[in-house]
Amino acid sequence: MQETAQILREKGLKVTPQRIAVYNMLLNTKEHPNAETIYKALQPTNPTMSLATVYKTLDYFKQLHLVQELNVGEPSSRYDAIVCCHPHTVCSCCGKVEDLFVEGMTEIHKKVEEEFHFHVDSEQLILYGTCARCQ
Amino acid sequence: MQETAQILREKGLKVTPQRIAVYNMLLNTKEHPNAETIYKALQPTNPTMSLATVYKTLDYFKQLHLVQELNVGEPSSRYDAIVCCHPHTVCSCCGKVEDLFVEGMTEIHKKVEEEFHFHVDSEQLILYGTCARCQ
DNA sequence: TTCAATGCAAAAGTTTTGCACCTCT
DNA sequence: AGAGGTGCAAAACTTTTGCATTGAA
Repeated sequence: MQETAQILREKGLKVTPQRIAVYNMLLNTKEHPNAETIYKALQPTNPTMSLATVYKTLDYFKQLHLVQELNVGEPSSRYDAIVCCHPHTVCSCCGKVEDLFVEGMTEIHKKVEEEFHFHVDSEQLILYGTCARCQ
Repeated sequence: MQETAQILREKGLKVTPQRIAVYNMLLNTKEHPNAETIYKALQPTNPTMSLATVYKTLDYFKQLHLVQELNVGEPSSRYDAIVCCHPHTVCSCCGKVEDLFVEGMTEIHKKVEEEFHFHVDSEQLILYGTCARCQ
């Protein structure tokens, strides 16, 4: 993708096929994959890519706020190309991790800043339960 | 502690010195320690205790809701003996993880249940930022 | 041409497992 | 006595690192 290369360049990153592949994969999925899953998904089209490169790439992306790391209690981290602050649901039945867009968090931030004098930079809200499909 | 033994027994667990030690340690700290930290803290008083036992014990406790596992993005999990749903703050300056008791989460749960038909069982909210002391 | 990125293999770190022995009940 | 817990060492997993080679600018 032309656009992806552009975005990487703007972030000051050298444009490589591996980085384009990882970023595009994350843009085109809602699965919140982990490093291993990304690696396996790209294997067919990028047979030379190594898992170490996936990790290094995700690390760069994370620092440049191109992706968000997600920790839902599994042994490995998941990654999300939607970087704005938003909650996630984790279905304990099917295991799916989904994005959620609800209001009301800024009020909690404000409360925490005022009552506890804790300055909030970012937030991670994970809701565990059962999704509509599994109920 | 007499009470601790009682609690373990009520949960159907065999009472052993190791289990009492781990549970008491967690009850008496606000540090949200990880397995390694618990192990080292108990070393002086329980020199024979192994790290594997700490892990196994925490696993039992977690399943019986005696403790809560906490994942703030570090390589290892932290543990909290306060098992009711409550948010945590993580200071990016001093690294401290602290408990937080704010209202307003139940409204968000309700919203999620009504709008997205996701049945919420539990929730984990982590606020990253700077604590009052570090500002 | 130059500097950074890649890929491989090895290492590091956390957590789990298998099994002989011990200890609670 | 018997079921279950402990401790040790080894294994399993995820993630990181070092380094020679490759590739983007």
